[in-house]
Amino acid sequence: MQAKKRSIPSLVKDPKLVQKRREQIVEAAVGLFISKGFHKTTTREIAKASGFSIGTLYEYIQSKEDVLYLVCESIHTEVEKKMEQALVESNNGAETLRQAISDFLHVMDEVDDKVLLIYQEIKSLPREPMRYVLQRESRITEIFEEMLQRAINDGSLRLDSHSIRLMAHNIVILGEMWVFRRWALRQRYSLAEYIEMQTNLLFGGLRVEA
Amino acid sequence: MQAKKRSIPSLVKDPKLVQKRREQIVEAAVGLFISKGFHKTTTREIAKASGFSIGTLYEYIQSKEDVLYLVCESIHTEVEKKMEQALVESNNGAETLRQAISDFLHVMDEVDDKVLLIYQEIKSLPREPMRYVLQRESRITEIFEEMLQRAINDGSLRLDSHSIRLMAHNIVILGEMWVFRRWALRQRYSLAEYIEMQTNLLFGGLRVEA
Amino acid sequence: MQAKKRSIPSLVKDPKLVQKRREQIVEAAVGLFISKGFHKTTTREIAKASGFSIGTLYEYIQSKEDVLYLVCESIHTEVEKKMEQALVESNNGAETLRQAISDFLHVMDEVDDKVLLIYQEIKSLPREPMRYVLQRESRITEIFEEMLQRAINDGSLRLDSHSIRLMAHNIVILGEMWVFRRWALRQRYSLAEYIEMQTNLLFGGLRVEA
Amino acid sequence: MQAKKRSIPSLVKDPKLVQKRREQIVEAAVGLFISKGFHKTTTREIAKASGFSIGTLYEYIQSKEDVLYLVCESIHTEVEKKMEQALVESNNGAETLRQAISDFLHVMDEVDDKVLLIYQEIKSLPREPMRYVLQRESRITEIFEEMLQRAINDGSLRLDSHSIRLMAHNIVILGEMWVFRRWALRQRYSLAEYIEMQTNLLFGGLRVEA
DNA sequence: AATGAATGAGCGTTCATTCAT
DNA sequence: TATGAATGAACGCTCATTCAT
Repeated sequence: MQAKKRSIPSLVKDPKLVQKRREQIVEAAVGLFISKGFHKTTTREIAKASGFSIGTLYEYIQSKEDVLYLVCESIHTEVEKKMEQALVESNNGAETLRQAISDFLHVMDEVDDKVLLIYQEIKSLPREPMRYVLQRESRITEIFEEMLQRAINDGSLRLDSHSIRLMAHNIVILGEMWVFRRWALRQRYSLAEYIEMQTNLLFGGLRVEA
Repeated sequence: MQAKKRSIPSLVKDPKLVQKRREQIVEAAVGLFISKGFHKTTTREIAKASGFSIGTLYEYIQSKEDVLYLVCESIHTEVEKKMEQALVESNNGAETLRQAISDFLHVMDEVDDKVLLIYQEIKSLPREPMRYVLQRESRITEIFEEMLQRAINDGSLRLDSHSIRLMAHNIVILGEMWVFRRWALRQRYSLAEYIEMQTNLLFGGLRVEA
Repeated sequence: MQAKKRSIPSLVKDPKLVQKRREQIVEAAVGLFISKGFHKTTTREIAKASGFSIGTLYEYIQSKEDVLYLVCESIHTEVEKKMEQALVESNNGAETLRQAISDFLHVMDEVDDKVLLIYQEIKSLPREPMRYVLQRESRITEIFEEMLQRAINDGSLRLDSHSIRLMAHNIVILGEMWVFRRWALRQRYSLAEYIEMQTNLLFGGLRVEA
Repeated sequence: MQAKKRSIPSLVKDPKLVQKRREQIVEAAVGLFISKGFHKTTTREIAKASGFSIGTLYEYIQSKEDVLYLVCESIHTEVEKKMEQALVESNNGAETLRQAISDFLHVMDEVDDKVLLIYQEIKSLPREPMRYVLQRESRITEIFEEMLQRAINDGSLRLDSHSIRLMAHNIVILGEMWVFRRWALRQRYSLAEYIEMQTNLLFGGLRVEA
């Protein structure tokens, strides 16, 4: 049951223009949503910050929720693009994974407000768009699943196959934790420290005495 | 800089009655907030679901945000109470911790919607109440810090002291992950499985080949 | 067409108690009405300032407007009592009048806030109570009419009879002017100066060159 | 410390339209405020009587009090315009003054309800707007001060300079008296009579027997 | 394609009044 | 006689959305 990318209808025909205007909308809305939240941001504010009138805004969207959807999508695209740029193949799967985790956490650190935004406002999305956004979220997990699998395959990592999915989630959660608990974590650890410690824990684990 | 528990003023003088009515309000509001979100729930709906009129609702609160605060507080109290009931001393610190993690995850599983609610709506709280709620959240992490410390002290666990705090966060995150990613995790793992696997990872870690 | 003193029904039988409680109500309400206005004062505030509960308040009045009526009546009674105490017979009618004007202005100076209150809130009274209050207001004018008449009769003042009523109004207006325009007048004149100048004008008039 | 004319912000940009709509608002609100008072008039009533919806009303004002301010300003403008039209230069200062008083009283007679409205509701205005309205009120007094001064200068009137301000107030009060005490005065005197008698008193004064 | 004035349902909140105790 | 909890109609105001220009 695949939730499909919803293409939001626009009254304007020229697709180039539609894309340009929607970029303006997203650019304006992200900042507003982050600082005031979705519900406390008005469509007038979005229009104004986008640089055009309320009427024009509604030429490119059908409802305020569409803006939230566009924003979420844009954030995911941004994260994915940043991840793509960061990911490089290393000696072996385990090394590649270790590097990818580090990259991922750096990306999350850069877009922390935006990730928070998605988590806090996603429920304001209508059913289907919400499912699509969650699905996209899953893609990131899958990337790590694939990496884990490759590392297992090339023998650089040992992990039973039933735990792969869980471990992938754990990795992603590392990023979300850095975002969600920043008020507590950043007082104590730098990003570099956090990455090192979490990676060590992940690869080493606690040692229980025999 | 300790954020203090805010006692919300009431027009009604009898403290017993105030408590009873506020319990009704919280009981009604939790369900509404979970299913529709704070912003889409109206005060009239809260009043009606509480079993009294809008006028009466405002005898016991000063603003809609007070209801959210009451709800958050009630959830924390519930979690803490459940945790207290669950926690028992075992043979050694490591065992106690292992059991506590299991208990904690069971509690989170029971109150998952409520935990989600707090995370999604906390930003709608005014500054001070928000700080208080976050602080209360921290208490849970501290509990696990103390447990880790005891397990280290009695020799049943080995962990460098700089990582204690982080490890405590990781444990709490385990619970939040189960709540936040339930749409993905519950398709694949039962709670029991999840607990077992995560605990093993925590205590064993991944094994990287030499 | 005489508007009659409206006796406000009370649920309480003991007339002594009714009077006592109503005095408390008036005492409390006058200050509130002066500082916040009738509409912005709540019945709860009146009850609290009166020293009893909202329920008790409604044992002694039937509506919020009754409180305004009681307040207006009390103010009139106070003004009349003060006037009675001040008025003394002098050598002749003109002297008595001159003294009475001075007394009247002193009284108005003392109760200025209350006079202002009546003028600003009287329209909030229901039809009949309003008429009664206005009628009572007229009594003051009549007092000066009578004085003017006596001064004319004893030959100490010359004024055509058709102007008596008007002149009485003019005198009363002197007091109201001191109250209404205090923001402008008191910057420039002391009460004593004001009295002297106005009395001179009244008794002397402008001299137009022949 | 000059209280400045407050220009009320509007969401609508076209100034011509803003002016037109605000005229509609004032036209509608004056009548409502006069008959029911400011507090008992609802914003919906104002909108309806203005011929548009509540939403549209709030495109042109920011709060209900803005309407009151607009109304007060409009009334002052109306009075000033009528005064300007009426005022003509006569033979000498005293004659001009006499005519101006008559004109002023005619104007006050025409707008009596509106003057009453200002006096009864001015206290509902926020601090600064209130100061501005009172200041505008003062302008009328100043006009008469100037006239008195001119009449003194050209020798057509004799009055010590310290009394000029007071006399100007007395003249203005004549108008207010006609408005405030109409319930008593109009039963007895026509406007023409009132003007003649008051002017005579002003210019002649009472004669006290030697 | 762009504008922005107009709409009105709906919101959070207040408060005069009632009535069971 | 005194209380104060309960009521709900009514308020001022907002804002997503529409549509004539």
